Amino acid sequence: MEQQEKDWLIELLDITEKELTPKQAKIVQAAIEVFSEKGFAAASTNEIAKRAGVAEGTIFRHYKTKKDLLISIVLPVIYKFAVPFLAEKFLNEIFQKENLDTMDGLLRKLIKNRYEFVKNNVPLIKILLQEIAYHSEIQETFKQVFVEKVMPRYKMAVEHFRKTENLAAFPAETMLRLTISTILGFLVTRFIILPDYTWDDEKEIEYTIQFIRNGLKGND
Amino acid sequence: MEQQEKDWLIELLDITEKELTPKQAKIVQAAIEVFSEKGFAAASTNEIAKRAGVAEGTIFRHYKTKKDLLISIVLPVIYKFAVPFLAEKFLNEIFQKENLDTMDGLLRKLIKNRYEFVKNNVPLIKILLQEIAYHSEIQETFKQVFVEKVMPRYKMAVEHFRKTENLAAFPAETMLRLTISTILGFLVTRFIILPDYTWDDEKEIEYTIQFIRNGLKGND
DNA sequence: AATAAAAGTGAGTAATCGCTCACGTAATGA
DNA sequence: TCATTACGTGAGCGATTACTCACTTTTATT
Repeated sequence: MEQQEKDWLIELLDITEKELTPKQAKIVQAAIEVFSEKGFAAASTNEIAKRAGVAEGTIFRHYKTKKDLLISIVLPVIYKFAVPFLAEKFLNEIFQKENLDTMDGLLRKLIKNRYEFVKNNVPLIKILLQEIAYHSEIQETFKQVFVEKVMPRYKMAVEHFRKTENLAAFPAETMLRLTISTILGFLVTRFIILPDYTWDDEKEIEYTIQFIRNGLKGND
Repeated sequence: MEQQEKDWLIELLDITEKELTPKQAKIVQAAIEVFSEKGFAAASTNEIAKRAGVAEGTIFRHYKTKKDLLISIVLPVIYKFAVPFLAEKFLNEIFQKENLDTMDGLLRKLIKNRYEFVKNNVPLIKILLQEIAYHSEIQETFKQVFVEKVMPRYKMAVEHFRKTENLAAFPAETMLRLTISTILGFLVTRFIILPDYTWDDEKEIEYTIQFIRNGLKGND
């Protein structure tokens, strides 16, 4: 079971960087840049080709349409962002290791983990956030990953902590919504809306953790 | 002072609906629809004209460029969304009326107020959220309104409640970020990401208020 | 009623778009 | 070595784009 899960994950993530021609890799990099800067609809295959240093026809040798190129870039981001919830190892650590045996520990690990991921993938996250509004393929993959993978795991964790800690009587769905809203709100503000503001990341992360922890705490 | 402020606000909001030709009003309505559905870049002036029932040239009689049309639609939304913070009356009520003299009351009024606004202006909010990423005019107006108008008022409220209630030792800026993240996270999830989910709005609002209130509460 | 200004029209234009295709070149495999 | 396949190219195509302009119609002004 553990091995099966790992294989599935590794295979999934490998698909992304698998067997890309040097020129194709340049195309993907250029496309990420241009899509992120101008948005999918305003990005021209002409500019992508120029930035990648290839002929425009080369793009369509590897991708049937411009939209195909977008999808091949965006879908893996959804899986990668959800990885902490997908990995068996992650939940094992939560339930086993002492320092992770609190809601606080889970939150801290989660937020620091995703902070690093977003920090290293700002353009990709930006593309995902923007284009999910207009492309049903992205919406469906997103819903599928969250409904089938993230929600059940998060529910498990919540049920576990309900016994050992004093949690508010919110439904697990609401707790997930509030948790993700707060984390995503921080990351989007930090890296997309106000990246030039002088941030004390360590402190802001601590504030954010404390906010979520107290917010989800029960009244007694 | 009070009268002066009111005039400024009224004037500001009047600009929006001021002296629009019937056909121009149809153009604006059609543009909101198309921009919201397809995004600014993918929206064609041709389709806007057809939906408005006017000739394409009529659009450019009133708006120099397609982008001008976008700006004329989006900028007022920023002001209208920030209205509760702009209105003198709002803060007066907070500090004077008995039932609003708590952080809880402020939050409840704020969230219910903005809930109704977003509910009645989903397409406009969608356009704002999407296009702010690509248009510096929108970004600058947004920053200006929040830095000059919203932040100072919110700070005042926070300083007031710091004395009467047990608030966490977060900077006011962080509190504003966390508050808006949570409210906006709820509204975006509710009306844009999962509008078809069966929502119990009353309960979700109460959960959200409780989450923010407890999250901003100090530890003692 | 005469005049001017504003509103509305739609055919037309230059530019750009995503994408194709015929043709080279490099890699692979028997 | 030769044949096959995959990779790469760029001129070129039909469609669409935002926007213009000469013109008509409506509204406002005196």
